[in-house]
Amino acid sequence: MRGSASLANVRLPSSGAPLQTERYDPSSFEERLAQRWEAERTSSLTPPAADTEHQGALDTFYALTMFPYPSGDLHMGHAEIFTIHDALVRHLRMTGHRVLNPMGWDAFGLPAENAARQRGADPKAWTYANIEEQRRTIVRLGYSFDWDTVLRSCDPEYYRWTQWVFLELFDAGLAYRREALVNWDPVDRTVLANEQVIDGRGERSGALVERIPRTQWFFRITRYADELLDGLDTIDWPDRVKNAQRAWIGRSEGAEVTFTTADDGTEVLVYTTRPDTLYGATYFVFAPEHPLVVARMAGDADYDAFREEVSRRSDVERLSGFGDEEEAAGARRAKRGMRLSFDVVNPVDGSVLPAYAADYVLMDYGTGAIMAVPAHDQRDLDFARQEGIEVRVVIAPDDGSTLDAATMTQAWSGDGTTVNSGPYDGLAWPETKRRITADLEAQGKGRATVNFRLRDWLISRQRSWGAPIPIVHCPDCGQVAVPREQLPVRLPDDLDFTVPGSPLDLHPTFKHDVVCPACGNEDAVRDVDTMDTFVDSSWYFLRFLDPTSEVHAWPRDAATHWLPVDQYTGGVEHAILHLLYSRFFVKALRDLGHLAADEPFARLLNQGQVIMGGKAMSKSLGNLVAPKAVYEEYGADTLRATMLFASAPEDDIDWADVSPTGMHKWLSRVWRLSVEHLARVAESGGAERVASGGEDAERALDVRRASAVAVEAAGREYAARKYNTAIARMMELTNTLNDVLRTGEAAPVERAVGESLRALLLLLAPIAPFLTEELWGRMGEAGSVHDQAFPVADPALLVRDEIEVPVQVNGKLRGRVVVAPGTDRDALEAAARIEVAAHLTGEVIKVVVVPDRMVNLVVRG
RNA sequence: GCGGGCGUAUCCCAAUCGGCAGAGGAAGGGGACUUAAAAUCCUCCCAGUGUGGGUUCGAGUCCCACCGCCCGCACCA
Repeated sequence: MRGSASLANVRLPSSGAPLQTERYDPSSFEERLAQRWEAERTSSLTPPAADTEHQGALDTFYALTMFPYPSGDLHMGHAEIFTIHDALVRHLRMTGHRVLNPMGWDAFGLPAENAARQRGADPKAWTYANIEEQRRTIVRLGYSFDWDTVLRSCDPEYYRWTQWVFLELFDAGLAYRREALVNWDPVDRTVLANEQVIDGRGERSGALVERIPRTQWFFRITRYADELLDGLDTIDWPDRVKNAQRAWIGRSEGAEVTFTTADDGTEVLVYTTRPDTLYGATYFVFAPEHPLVVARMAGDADYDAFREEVSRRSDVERLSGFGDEEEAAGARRAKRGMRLSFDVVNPVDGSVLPAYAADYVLMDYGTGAIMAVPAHDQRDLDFARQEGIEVRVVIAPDDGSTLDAATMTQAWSGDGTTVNSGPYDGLAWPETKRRITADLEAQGKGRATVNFRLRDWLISRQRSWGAPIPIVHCPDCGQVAVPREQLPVRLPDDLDFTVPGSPLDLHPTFKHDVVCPACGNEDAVRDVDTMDTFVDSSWYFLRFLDPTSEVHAWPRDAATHWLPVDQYTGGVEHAILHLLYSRFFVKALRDLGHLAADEPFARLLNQGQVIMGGKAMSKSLGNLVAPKAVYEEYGADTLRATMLFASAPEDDIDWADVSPTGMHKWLSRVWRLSVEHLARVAESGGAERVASGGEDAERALDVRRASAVAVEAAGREYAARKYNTAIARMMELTNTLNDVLRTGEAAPVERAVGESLRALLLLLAPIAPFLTEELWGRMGEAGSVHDQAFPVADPALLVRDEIEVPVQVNGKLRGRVVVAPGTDRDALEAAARIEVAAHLTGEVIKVVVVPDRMVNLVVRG
């Protein structure tokens, strides 16, 4: 409630001359404080490795933001993440936590090379200049990172250990090299991971991706598929991220079934999730690049042309042609296939199935060959109709409908009863599935298996601004690890970016200036690929534990204590790749004995995006608002508070809807209330003398109560990480103080006002660190406001003398009674009956009393 | 098609376990102060919670079905 009834609408003239007070001018102190904090390293925590004293303590907290890519100055998205994160960190510090709050840069990557190619910039100089620009902005905005533990993934001191991690995985058989059809980006001239291909185009370049064979390094993430899936149940992440990972891992249960060729009985394995529909198979499909097909169709010109045509397309393109537009038009792109020169025999009934090769079957999922059951699989039905192949119904739908094999256009994949399937007729399909699988297994013709959509992680990149893969290829010894003590394999400083292709490959000495570490063979060459930058970011949270160490990548003991990260804050765009890879690394490194945690990030917060007018901000749309423009006009505190007040952390912020001016107005009010208070105190010779004139007990109590309520409520909002409503609570307190001072003499409440303002500054400190620090000093308080304990409300001030309880009759509000808190049910009911007697026209058949909350009387008639 | 989320005042948004729909902000109208403007201050205006059912003494909140919008994923056998 704003003010008390006795004060409302009363305007008293203020005493004496108008106060001459200084206006809120952030530019007069923010930069000064930022520089001081940076110089004094006020937010630094001793690097954990050296800090054995606190390991094992319960009050430690590892707070982490996704480290930024240094593409230029900070943008609004960064400001959003860092502001949320910094409010969390500062609040935790004030509530007695020892917070590890490191900062680093994900500093390898393509834009540096593009800058080199386009503008002749040195990638290293370009990167470090951007990092310095971002670092200065971060300092300017008051984000309290620990500058003693900073790292950059492009530093040799860092990528030395990225290479070490690679070798650990290599030695464990988790890194391997094989030829694969890869996604080749013809513009960036590099290989892309499947995840980096969006709708058949390169994630960065937008170019149509081609498929070419190439020998590449992979990480065996599929070995952890099951654990990556199960582990999702143990972590506090947003459901949408967990679901995205579940879908990406794509676990399915089915069976491998052995078919045979009709001519010579060569065995062909098939993977199916629906072995219960085996009797409905009417044809058979191989991936065009299936080895059996390649062998049998050699020299067939049609086949060669077909295979060539299909192989140029990415998986995604082969499987798509089903985008929104096609779907809306009902015009899915046709599947491509060709009849092969042989047939295949179905093991359950000996029927002979025509064999096809088709683009909709992929070589690297399952076994690269399928049995086609058009009646119960839409893809097969589409192809069957296209090719005029027979359709055979083997499941009778549970919904009572009847499928007509001759005319159906929608495959039935729902529940149903098995029909036309010999001994299995009449069973519900899950039962059929179990029995057929068991029977096949008994006959040696099949077995139950589990399959994953997840593929191994392709990490080779034909780039030069990345961590070199620390392997030497020797004509005699094969792949040989560079000895650990020779790490890092350094990037040359003199790369030539004026020619297309890989500068590392083309470098005059990098590739050949090496001998085999095992046998000394001088014909050995270095691997000239670099690692996917997701490798760099899959373990950086470990390096923060001892970022300058030359003896280990991280200290095992510290990792045991600090992992998992307590809260990880970043954008939802990393829902799959970065977060899945990091989880894989932690599990693999755990199994190798380097740490104890099962998961890297216990809790994940995906902050919302900053958008503009409903659309993502972008340079091309011309609606970019830079943080710089905001803090130069209003100050860093206003930028921070605006971000936090605009929405809950996980909701998007539409910059068109928010108002830095409104927030600036409120901060100005906090400033004015504070400096006016100080001016009055100074004028009258100090707080003690102000109070000695006698305190207006009633008004002072109003102030103290309002303050206690704000402290209690804001504290709860902070704990729930809802900074928008925490700010609302502080605004209420500001309004109350304003009302009290406006409506009466200041002197009799000055002491209470001073107490409240100090509490307000403490509440506000995590959000507006500059303003609060400046005023804290002016209040004559010693030390930094950020070193103070977060305020706790005096419970006595939260107790109300009397409360108003609504009284309902038949659920409708009919009156209110004023009672003491804790009034018992009977007394409350009695008071309520009197209050609403006029409405109790019939017999009261039910009484609902919720003490201190409400009374509901249910009347018949 | 599948998954996740969101629909509350002119706008952005609050509302513990289901318990008085309005905390906070913005915009707008009126006013005070001022030579004027800015700033500041005061004041007013504004919804019954997307639609239809259900559960309940009581529903913004829970359940069902729809509508609309946003974000992922999507021919993985």
